[in-house]
Amino acid sequence: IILTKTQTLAPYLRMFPAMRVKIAGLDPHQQYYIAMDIVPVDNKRYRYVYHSSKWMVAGNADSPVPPRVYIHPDSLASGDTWMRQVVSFDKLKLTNNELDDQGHIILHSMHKYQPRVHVIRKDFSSELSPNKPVPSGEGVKTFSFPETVFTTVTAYQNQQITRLKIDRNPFAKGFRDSGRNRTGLEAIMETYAFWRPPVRTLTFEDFTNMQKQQGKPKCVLWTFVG
Amino acid sequence: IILTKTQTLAPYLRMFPAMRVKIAGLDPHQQYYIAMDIVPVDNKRYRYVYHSSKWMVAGNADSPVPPRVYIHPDSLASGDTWMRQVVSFDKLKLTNNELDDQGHIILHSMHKYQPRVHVIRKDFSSELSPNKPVPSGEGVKTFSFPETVFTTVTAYQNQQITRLKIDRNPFAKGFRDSGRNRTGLEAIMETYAFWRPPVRTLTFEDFTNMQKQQGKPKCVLWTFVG
DNA sequence: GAATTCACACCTAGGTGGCAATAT
DNA sequence: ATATTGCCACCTAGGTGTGAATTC
Repeated sequence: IILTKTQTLAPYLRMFPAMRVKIAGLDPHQQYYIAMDIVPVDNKRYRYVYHSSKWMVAGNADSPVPPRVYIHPDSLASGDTWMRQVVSFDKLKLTNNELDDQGHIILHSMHKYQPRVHVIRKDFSSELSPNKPVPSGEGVKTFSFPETVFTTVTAYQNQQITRLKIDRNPFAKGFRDSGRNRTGLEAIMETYAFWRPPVRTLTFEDFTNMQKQQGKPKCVLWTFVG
Repeated sequence: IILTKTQTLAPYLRMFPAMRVKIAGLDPHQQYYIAMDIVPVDNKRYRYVYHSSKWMVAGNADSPVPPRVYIHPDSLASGDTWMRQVVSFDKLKLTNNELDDQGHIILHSMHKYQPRVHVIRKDFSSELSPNKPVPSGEGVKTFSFPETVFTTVTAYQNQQITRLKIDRNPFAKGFRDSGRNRTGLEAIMETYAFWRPPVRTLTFEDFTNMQKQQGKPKCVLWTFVG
């Protein structure tokens, strides 16, 4: 076969908007991995009902997929290095291909998921691998934020999401319509928490209080195309 | 000022053809860094004499520049990992900007240089940094190959080099002239050792014999534009 | 009928030598 | 006179949504 240069060779997509976190409370001289995985929120499959603009349960979840972990590319780094920067997960890739062998995170379409951030001390992490679940226990802290729950799709169900991505993702610049931007964006601002991309602080010492620091949780719809 | 999108923001260049080496004799379970630096061959400045097609001495070398080390991006990795692959230095960047703060390797134009490959055991490398000379002594092995000596320029002095780069570097495809390629390439094949890119084996146990394994050394002219 | 796939135009981001302009 | 710089067209490589075709 002859492949044209613009052909998509693998059905995957980056996460957008990307999750970004700020870390606090690490030992500056200790080495850490930071990783993300994405876990099901419930055991249901959903469909989008247009006339009510809502996601409705449409049966039970599909069978589980191979566990995958995105190890942040700055790993391994010292606590000091991690705490100096905003840690961004913008290169994490999602796919709905259950046979994927590129290490991308595999998800079912039309399901609800939640990303989790793991901070893993090096001396407890002998078995860390993109294809194994993150170990738990001493030296591993896991964080998740309710406002980052999202629903997977293969085609956008909501015109506001399409506009958000076109207006905010640099790679979609070709679809921008300058006449529409101002008013469209203001509507999205009121609806979604990520108008300024979420930068969250993970505090080891005060994790149990963290929910209160976040402001009001909002439902964020992220999308992916298979 | 307004920057156009195609403006070059930093005066640097990749090394091409890239140096590629194959490593042998490491402890598979030990961790190693692999790094490259580039050292002056002599204390001279050169100019190219067209009518004789030779480099002639044109005075003493310019003042020394800040030492820089390119740490191979796959570092830190196990001996096993390093030995499984051809280690390529194609992303190493050169500049003639003595004030460079991007960690690129700084060289003077119109001087002769030689790249060196360093294999550094992790437990001996506490001070490894892109801005410090590579440590020497126990746990550090340094290799260099006489056929990889090159002369730096800001404009090509030799049409064969221009043809080589146009015909072999994928990013220069726009300058290829299909009518010229065949005969031009054959002339270069006879002149330069890197017609097949150099893949060299570094053997810890048998380093002193290595020169003999290499075939006849040839002078390779690499170039850079500031 | 709804969900998914695919080729495509259009972007971002950055690596080429050419060549005219500038610097030494 | 020679060496260097800056802008450019033209590439590689890969991330977007579109809309028609396909699948289920």
